[in-house]
Amino acid sequence: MANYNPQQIEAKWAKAWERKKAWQVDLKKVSAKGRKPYYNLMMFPYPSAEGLHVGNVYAFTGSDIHGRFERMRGNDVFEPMGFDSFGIHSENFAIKMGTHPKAQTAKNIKHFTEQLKQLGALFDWSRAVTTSEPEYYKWTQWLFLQLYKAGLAYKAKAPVDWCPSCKTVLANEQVIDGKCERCSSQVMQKELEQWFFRITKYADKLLKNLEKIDWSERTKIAQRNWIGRSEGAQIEFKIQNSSLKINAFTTRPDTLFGATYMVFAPEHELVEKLKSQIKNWGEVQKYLEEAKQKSELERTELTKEKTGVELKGVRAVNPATKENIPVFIADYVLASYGTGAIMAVPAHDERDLEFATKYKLPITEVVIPWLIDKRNPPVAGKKKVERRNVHAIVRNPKDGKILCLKWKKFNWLTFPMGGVEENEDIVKAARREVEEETGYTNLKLVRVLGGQVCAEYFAAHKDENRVSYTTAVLFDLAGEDRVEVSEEEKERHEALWLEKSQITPQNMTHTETGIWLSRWEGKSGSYLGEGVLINSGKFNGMNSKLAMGEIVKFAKGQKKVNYHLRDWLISRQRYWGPPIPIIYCKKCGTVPVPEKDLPVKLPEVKDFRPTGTGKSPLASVASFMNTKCPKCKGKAERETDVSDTFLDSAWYFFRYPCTEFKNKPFDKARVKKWLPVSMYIGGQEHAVLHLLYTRFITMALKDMGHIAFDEPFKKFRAHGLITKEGAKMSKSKGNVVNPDEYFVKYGADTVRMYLMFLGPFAEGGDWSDKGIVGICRFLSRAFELVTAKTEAKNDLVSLRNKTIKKVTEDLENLRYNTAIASLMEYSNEMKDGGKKDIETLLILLAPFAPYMTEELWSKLGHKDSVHNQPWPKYDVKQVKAERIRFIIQVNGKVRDVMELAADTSEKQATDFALKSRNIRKWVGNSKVKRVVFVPGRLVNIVV
RNA sequence: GCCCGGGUGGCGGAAUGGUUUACGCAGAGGACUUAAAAUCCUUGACCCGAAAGGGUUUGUGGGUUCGACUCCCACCCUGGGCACCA
Repeated sequence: MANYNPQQIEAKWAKAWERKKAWQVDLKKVSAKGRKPYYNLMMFPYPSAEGLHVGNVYAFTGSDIHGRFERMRGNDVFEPMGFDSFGIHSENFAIKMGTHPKAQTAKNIKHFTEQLKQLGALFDWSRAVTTSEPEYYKWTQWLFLQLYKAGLAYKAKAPVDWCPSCKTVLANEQVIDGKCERCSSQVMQKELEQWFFRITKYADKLLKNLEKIDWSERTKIAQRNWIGRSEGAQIEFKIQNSSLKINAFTTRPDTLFGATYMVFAPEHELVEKLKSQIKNWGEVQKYLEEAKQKSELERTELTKEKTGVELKGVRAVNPATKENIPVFIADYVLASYGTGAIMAVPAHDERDLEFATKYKLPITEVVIPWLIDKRNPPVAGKKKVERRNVHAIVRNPKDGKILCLKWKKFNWLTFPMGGVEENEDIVKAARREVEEETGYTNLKLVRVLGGQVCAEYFAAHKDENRVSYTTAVLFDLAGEDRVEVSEEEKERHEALWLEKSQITPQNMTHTETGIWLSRWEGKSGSYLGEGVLINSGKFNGMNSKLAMGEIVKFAKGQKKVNYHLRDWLISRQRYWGPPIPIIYCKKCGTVPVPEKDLPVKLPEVKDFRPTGTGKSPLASVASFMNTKCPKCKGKAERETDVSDTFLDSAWYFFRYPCTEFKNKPFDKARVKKWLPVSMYIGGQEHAVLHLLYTRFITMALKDMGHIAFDEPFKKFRAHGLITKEGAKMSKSKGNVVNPDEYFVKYGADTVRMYLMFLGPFAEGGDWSDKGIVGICRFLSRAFELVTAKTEAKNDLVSLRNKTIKKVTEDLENLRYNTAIASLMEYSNEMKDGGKKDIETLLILLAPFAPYMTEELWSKLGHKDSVHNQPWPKYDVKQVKAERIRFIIQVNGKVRDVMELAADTSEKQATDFALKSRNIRKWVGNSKVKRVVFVPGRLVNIVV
């Protein structure tokens, strides 16, 4: 018996495939009829010195299986691989090891390539791309120039995030929790002149296009959140005794009547302009100085108490109330968002409340919640839930506390919609009951919130089918006595609530619970939700959502949209990256390097360490820096910063199919045929950085007329993370699994399949050596099945068709774990199977275990490769079994199982069922009320 | 705080509203072997029971349904992302 020897087999076929260039597609050739170009892309790796780890193997295998599947389905699959070799990562490593990044990178790439070749993937090595090669970064620089020409690249002085350890500025996206993404040192704020890409110009398109692309929903959500569109209004506040005005951005214009003060960010330009008017300038200046010195982390520390200084002598006018309100500077307001100034509404914003409490500023409540019974949302046309709930809410004017005392159900028909607010009966009834149950007598009616408000609410939520059903009756305690709530009283009310309302803290909604409990406990808290306006002049009683628009109009404000997204800061004061192709001339100013002079080569220098002065190490290389102005030929200096690594990887997929073009970054016809990418697979960790930048670059290239599409990847799927004992693998933890020893011990096929079998591809899994023997056994058994050469037996028609269907569907949805499971089931029956079954098994298995299936296929005497076989089709009719195990239930409980013909009729099945001893026992003498029959599945006898 | 996931045997994980636990690992029993490894066969949620059989069970509590891991409401736990973004 020939034993399965993966090492030998894999070495043999790897060689043969390379010799035959088995996976190279001719990108120029028009695809044969019926075959479509299929660009199967995976995120290219950063070639680390440690080499490939199982996380890479996982990602690439999952992607490769997809590519192989599409190839067997008759597409021309282009599956390239390359290296993201520029960047801080490589450079930091070289610094630590005392080597040069160039030499180090070359070494790493060599090692990586060797490892990747073992994987058995479809990689077309003739088109590998390395971002640190001049022939690649020449075009990265070209891309910069195009963006510059289009006005999408600009230089500006701005407060930027600076990593003191990496000694460079960072993009907004690379700062995590106030720390550097790379080295975790605390990021500082610095005011520097830097290059930016105007990604914000595309904010709206980046957001809208998400609807039309087929990406994992999680990734889309992450992008949406990052772009952070928020709709609101800009409202102008006049400054008393001044021609100056303050513009404030708010998402809650409905709370304008509650704006009791204003706050500037310390960097706000008006602070300086108002200097003459500010009476306590010394104090203000001191605060400004302090704010400047704080790091980003210190400023955004949530536990930190809010600080600020009033601008004495400066008063703003609330356009709604016409009241004069104080103005502060405080660092809890960010200069970089909105207008850098806010109207503070302490009653409805937690941060404002915290500040107002500390500085004893007035708090005016302008929105109060309504309570909604979500348990039985009434739907028009359904009688049984048509009813109306009345809350009696008692407000204590002394401390503003609200007690929700009553929950009474009325028949909906008694109170026709719309008339409720004026319906005295409700008020009287509520008052009587509240008085009875609380003993409070001096109740003053504040308001009845009824049908109208709720109808508006539902209209605003496009839920017109619902009728209004909640009414709140608000009382003030007019008298002075009995205002304090004792512990016993609280308990009594709580019991009352539970008893009468049938509402428990468990089934209340979040909002209800939060408000109710915080009121009881006397905690101050701001109500952030929607509700009904109070203390808002003529807008009292209006739905807060509807009031937004009305109040903006009233205050002559403007609707405005703001984004969280910032422009992409791409300058890096480092060595290992593409120099930014810009020349500064005293006469001509900023001059882009002419395209014919590209690449601006990165000079080979000995000392490439970051300087920390805010200048790149290149600034000390005179031969690099000093140059001629392309325009006037006079003396000029080069830009010495390099660009962000993310720019390298933002366009690499354009280069892959065009590597042979030396005079252009990509060829129009080639791109037209092969792009956008058919399927992109990569890690979820790039959901916002890389994937947002690639989309931006693609949109920009389209608008500049270079390409005809605006989204780079038709489909994107994120794979999960491979952990070790539940922890993320990292060098610092020392738990990185190197796949090499497993390749040697079990072979690549086994490693591939084991990883895919761990769990759903999108969710990753935990690497342990335990389960790998299961896959090893499976492959050995399959191997022996073929080599044992027993004569053909049965034909597993039904199972074969079922398996083909299952595997095909699972592959389409990247559900590799269940595909493998069904292949195992199929192979477990294979001792009864004939030649056709064995061949089908090999073909279905080929994308997972390319080496072994190829070997066995050739052992079966086939000349052609198993990977060139067409993907098998299944016959729907054959998928169904003839006899089926019917489940027999009595009152929904399984009491028997019977094997019957698949097409057994309801009557037949019921008769069979009732004859069963088991069933008779359960049915007994009871009358059969009803029989539920699901064809081909079950009979449920209800008695 | 906000936004996404997830919670099913000893473990990884399967389950169009229809037998919970497919497939695999570990375990138990057996065969082969002087023996072990490897391999093959059998078994496999929990409780009661000798067995037949019965009861319980998909984080918790409710609801809808003939029937719920699956749908609805609320809660708890947990992994991840974002966060003084007005």
